[in-house]
Amino acid sequence: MVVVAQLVRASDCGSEGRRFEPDHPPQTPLHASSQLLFTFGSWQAEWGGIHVIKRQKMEISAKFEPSSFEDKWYQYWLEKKIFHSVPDQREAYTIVIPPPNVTGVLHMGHMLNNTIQDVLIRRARMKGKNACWVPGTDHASIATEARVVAKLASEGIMKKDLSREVFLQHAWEWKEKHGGIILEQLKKLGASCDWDRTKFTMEHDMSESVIKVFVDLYKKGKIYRGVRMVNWDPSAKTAVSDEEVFHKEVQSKLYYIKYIIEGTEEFVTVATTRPETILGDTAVCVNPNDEKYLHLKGKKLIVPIVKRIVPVIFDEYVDMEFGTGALKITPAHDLNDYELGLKYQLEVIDIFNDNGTLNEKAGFYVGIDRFSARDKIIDDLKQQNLIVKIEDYTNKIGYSERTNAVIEPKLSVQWFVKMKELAVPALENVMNDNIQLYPTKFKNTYKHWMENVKDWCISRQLWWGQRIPAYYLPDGSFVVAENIETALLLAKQKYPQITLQELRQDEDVLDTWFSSWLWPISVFDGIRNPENPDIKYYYPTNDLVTAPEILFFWVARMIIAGYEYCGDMPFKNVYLTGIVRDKLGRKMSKSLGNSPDPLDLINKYGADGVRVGMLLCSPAGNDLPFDESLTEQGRNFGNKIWNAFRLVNNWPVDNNISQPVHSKLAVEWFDQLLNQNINNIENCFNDYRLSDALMAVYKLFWDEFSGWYLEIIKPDYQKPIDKKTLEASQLFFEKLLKLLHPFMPFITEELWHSMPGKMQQESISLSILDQAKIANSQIIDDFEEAKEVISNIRAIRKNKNIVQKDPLKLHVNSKLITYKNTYDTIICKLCNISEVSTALPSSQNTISFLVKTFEFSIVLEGLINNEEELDKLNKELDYLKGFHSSVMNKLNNEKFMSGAPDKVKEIEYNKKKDAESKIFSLEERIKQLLN
RNA sequence: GGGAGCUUAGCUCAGCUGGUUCAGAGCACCUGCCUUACAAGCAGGGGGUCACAGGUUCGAUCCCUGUAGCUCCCACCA
Repeated sequence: MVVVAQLVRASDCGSEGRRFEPDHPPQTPLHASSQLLFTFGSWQAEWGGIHVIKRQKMEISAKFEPSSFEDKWYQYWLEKKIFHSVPDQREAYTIVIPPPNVTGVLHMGHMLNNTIQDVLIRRARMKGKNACWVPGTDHASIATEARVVAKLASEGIMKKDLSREVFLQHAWEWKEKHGGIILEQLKKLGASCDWDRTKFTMEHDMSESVIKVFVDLYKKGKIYRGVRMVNWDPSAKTAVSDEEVFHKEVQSKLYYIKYIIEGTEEFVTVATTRPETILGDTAVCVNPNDEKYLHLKGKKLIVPIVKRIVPVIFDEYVDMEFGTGALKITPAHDLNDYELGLKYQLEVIDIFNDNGTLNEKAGFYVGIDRFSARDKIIDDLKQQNLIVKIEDYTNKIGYSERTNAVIEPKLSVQWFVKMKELAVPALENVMNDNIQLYPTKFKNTYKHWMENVKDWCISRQLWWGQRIPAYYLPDGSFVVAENIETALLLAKQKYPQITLQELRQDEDVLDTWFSSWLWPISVFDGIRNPENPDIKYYYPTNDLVTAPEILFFWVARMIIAGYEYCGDMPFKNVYLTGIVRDKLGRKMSKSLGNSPDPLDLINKYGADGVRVGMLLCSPAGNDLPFDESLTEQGRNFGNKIWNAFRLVNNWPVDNNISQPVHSKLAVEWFDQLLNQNINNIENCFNDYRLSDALMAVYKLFWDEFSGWYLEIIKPDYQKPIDKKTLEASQLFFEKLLKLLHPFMPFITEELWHSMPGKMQQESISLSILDQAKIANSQIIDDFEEAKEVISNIRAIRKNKNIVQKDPLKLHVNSKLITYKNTYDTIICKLCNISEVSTALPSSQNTISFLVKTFEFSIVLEGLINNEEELDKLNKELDYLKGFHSSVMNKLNNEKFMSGAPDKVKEIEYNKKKDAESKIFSLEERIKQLLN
């Protein structure tokens, strides 16, 4: 029914007064009439020329200050061993942490990652599962070694002057001192890891597992040693994997250089960006279809500077359009050249030392750095008049992720894992969803990579890491064994007289990923001891939460290792988070200085606030545009919960008063709503939509519970509440706290302990989440009555608002459904009005009633004769008629009738019926108005 | 160069297998407000040609094609 408000009379009495505090002066000017209001209280003040008097405030607990209780509860959890897990009869729920670098400090990416893991693990714990979250750190060989080298250098100690043993001592010292900071920081966030299980990838048992796997793979023929083109980091003097190289676009030059044709004065011009590699040239290649070079068939060219005579080879690999169409071939220093070299059996001349300077094989510029050598060779070529031209050119150059040095493609002897066969089950089980990726879009990327997987270079020319268990014999051959004693036995098969001293272990260590790919297994000691109870109980783990950027070099490899060593997946679900970015969309990084310090944020907004802030904007796989205002929102939510708690637990109870009818209604209504939401939240978790789950709890608590439920049941000031309503409210609160706990562990624990009566569990972490009373499918919307009351309150508020703003405005547009005076009292309270009266005379077919506010009264009537009303009705009628005809179009359309499913047709029939009855009643009302 | 994905309100994003209860949420914004839990708050409100152009269909935010812009992954042409 349409309601029109009419200003009846103004009144300036009735208000009980406005409350002021010294630190909260009113932010808006007072109405003139307000002067009358401040007549009692305990203090007085002048504000805005108006005499203001404060009244006594109800005694309440302290302000919401997260810092006052967070540490306390974390300690409590640790003391009670709440996070500790041992195998038992319950279903296991396991997460292994993506081990952060031991050198690392907490950044926003970790915050996001670990918040998600903690939410999942805490929820599982509260669902009665035996939840185990295994923490730990990764030895990060390149990064850590670089740190230690730098630290020693600052003390004037050079790595090259140290023995391996002494260097490792320094490294361990460094690790003991600086490692593990990040784990301490995670505690501030509330991470509920089982700290008793903390692992480090270089611990004794972990290393043993790594070595065992290496030996095993070697025996299976999956590991081989070979000369390969690798990404060489001349600064760290080690090979790095493809994944550790990043490409950057740089301004460089393209040099056009003359190669004289042997025995003639003629020359071929070759374009190159790397003239220093000329010294390693062993051929020049042109496209066989390139007519301008047909005359080169059978000819030889003279490489400038070194004057080496090299053949011209013809291969379609060469792009005729690029440069001059002639390509110099340096098999030792370019991957493609290397492959051409293999194809045409060219000589391979490696002209670089490990540190990027030129070696004797270059013949010239020996000992000079590659970039200086480039300048020198250009000078020399100019002098010899061998440069045709030099062009500006933009190309991409690979840099080492760790040291930022320009990567040198270099031939070297390295250890490799054959990946092709190992990858088969890992691909299959992701494609058939045995292992689920969230979001699923990463399946494509995963598939593409696994189908084109290349052999994995696992050796690193470093000291910090697991040393490759290959032992060389004096004749250059080697044996692979788990320790030197076994190696000796193997060696004796070939040379019975050989001694331990004659064996020399490989100097290299293994790629860090070669230990982390075993992480979900080795943390439970499943490699060394596949039968131990932990691995049997906790493996496969449930969820892995990590960043998409390490999908290949970590996630995929863990899956491979899982099938190879446990015959089963390492985890069932992989939740891939986004990258945390700043407001401008830039990746958060230390160098940009755009990353807030997570600990500062925690201090400012509380861990719960930060957690909520991170989760509010982090749908799976999407980047997370982080802004501090989000944590503020999280903090505000905590404040809301805090205050709602104060309200619910500060009422005096009176066992003798009966439950008001509106409270009864509210309790029934909220109970259903809570159940609906429990179901909804469960669904969100099942789909890994954590943001949605949080948002559902957020709205449930803030809007429905605080905004409606509490306002309805709230007794008048200093009046007692009835027992029934109070108990229902406290139970609701308890259930809400449990729903909130995985997201906001600290505040919920704090309030849990302040709940009246005895909680069944000493910590909310150990309480069991409530199941919804009704299944999803059975939810019926049967709180019509409550909805009506709410809708009526809204309508009155709206009218009041409009009339307050503009007392002359008589027509407002809102609807009252039906009106029952059963709920008068609550309507008055929530609308802040003094009286609702239906005693006014009403015209036919209308409901009229008087709403008295403090300052004036308005009449809400069902219908008022006036043009505007008529106009509105006509508009509504037009819409309905249009709607009706569109429905009729469908129903009269043969194709629709034959093609559309019955369900849809039924909907359309109902729409038709509904629209027709609405049209009928509208037309009736318009008729009445016109009469 | 190859592949994947995205484009919906000022911002961040939901919209399941096409069907007016589908054009939504949170934040931000605007207006009014110290109202006895909470101004870290309350009440009310205004915002969108669902990137653009075609097509399929009875019907398109949803399916197809093309265009533009953005993001990511892979390869790396000297």
